[in-house]
Amino acid sequence: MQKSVSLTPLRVACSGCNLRELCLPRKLTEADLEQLDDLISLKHAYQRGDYLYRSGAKFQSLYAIRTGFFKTQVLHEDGREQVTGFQMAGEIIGLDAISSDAHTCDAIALEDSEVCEIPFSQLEELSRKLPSLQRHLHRILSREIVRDQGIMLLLGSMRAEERLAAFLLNLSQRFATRGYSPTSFHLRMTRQEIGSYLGMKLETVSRTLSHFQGIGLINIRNKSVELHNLPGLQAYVGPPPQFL
Amino acid sequence: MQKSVSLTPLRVACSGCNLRELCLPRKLTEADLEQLDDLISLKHAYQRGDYLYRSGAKFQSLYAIRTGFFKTQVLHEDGREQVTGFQMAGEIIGLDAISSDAHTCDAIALEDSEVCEIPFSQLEELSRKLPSLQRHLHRILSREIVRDQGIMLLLGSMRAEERLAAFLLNLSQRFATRGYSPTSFHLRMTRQEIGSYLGMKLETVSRTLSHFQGIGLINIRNKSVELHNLPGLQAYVGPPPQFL
DNA sequence: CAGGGATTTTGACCTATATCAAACGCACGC
DNA sequence: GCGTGCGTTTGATATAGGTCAAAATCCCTG
Repeated sequence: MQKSVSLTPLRVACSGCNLRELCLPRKLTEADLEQLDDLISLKHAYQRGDYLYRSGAKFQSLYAIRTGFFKTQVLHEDGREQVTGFQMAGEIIGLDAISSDAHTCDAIALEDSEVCEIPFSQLEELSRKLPSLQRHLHRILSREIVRDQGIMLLLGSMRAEERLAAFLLNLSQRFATRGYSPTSFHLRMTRQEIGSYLGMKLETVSRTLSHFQGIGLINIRNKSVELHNLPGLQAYVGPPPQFL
Repeated sequence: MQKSVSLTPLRVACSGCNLRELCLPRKLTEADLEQLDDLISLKHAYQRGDYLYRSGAKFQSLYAIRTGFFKTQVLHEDGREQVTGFQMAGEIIGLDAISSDAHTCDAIALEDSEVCEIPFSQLEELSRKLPSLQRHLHRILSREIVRDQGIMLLLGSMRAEERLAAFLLNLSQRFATRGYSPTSFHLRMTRQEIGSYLGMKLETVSRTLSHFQGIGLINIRNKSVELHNLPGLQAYVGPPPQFL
């Protein structure tokens, strides 16, 4: 049972939260973890549709999602909105707000959810004392940049089918990481929200999903999806037609 | 000459570089600035077309652009590429690499350029000692996330004309910040690269620029642009047709 | 200063996706 | 259990932008 030696501190650090993101894999002593634990002691519950924060609100804390599902969206003055991400358990939300001390997007619960509040100035203070925590925070910030670049690639150079295949595979992989089935899950978001995220209209999302179902790649009924052919979906994300 | 009191340390901190990004506005003592100065002592020159780093290369340092112009691009396996940004003097490049200790994109000089190398582990170490530097680093990372979200909005929900208008206005504003003309400048990148960045084909970029010229918004001859009507361009970025 | 490759412009045509519209179905509240 | 309304599917049509092609222009090298 050597493994549990490294698992135990994870639980300690997050007061029972399952927060892979903030739980450092090593190099933290029990005392360190206790400090981190104190920091993340505030917990909040949100119902479907609740705002975790709104664009323009003063920035105080990051939030680690304990359970549930959120979307983040930026609003253009004219009413257009762009969903910038779907966040699930273990992910950190609010990173965009550090730059200007104010939130730059809305975060809305897509299902009943719980989050741990992480007061940012305290996190900064602690991360000055714990190099390993500091490094982790930097990685989280940088990972978000890499994720965004991936979405830029998706939006800038992929076709609707490719985007949707990439989206389904991304969800699949994230569910798998959390111990859920990678091939059978519920979509928490509407076609409209998927479309906003992927830069397409809800009708196109619906049509494309139907198409995937038609060729046996997936089975979709309302919000529940089954991925029948992961390699088949992968093929869409890969080379475009002219390279096949 | 009170002003020069705050200006002087800036110069010290960057050994003559004009690096707004890393130069902290306050709260650093002379001694602090000297340490920062030591850190950023390595300088390198690149010619047009040179790679600052390549995707996959081990991450060691961030780079502060002293003079010149770079592009960053991510490559899809199949050969598709997406330009993820155009960086100019005073901007920090390489932030994406922190997450995995390896660069995730290529950075290529679009003109002869100079950069200051900032060894990251030393920057982390120093930022543990200087809260003000730590905060600044976090802001830089977060600002990149905000920028990327803006591009997601652009790619996901704007039309070609709107994207290009937004792009020109963004360049305009960044040149202005650096003391150059906001209405007359040289594009360092090709139509192809602009297109990649904005999710459109080079022909569409060219056509749209011609269109802007046709209606008197801009004058463009090859790489030199003059913006004749900033509010006119702004109007494109704003509300879409149905809201006008 | 001339030649040649790269970049840009412009035109004609085509296609992926948007738009508009209608029917359907699931979920929630009464 | 039964409307009622939001979300979804599907169809018909329109269009922004892509594709292909050719000419024009620029810029670098010899």
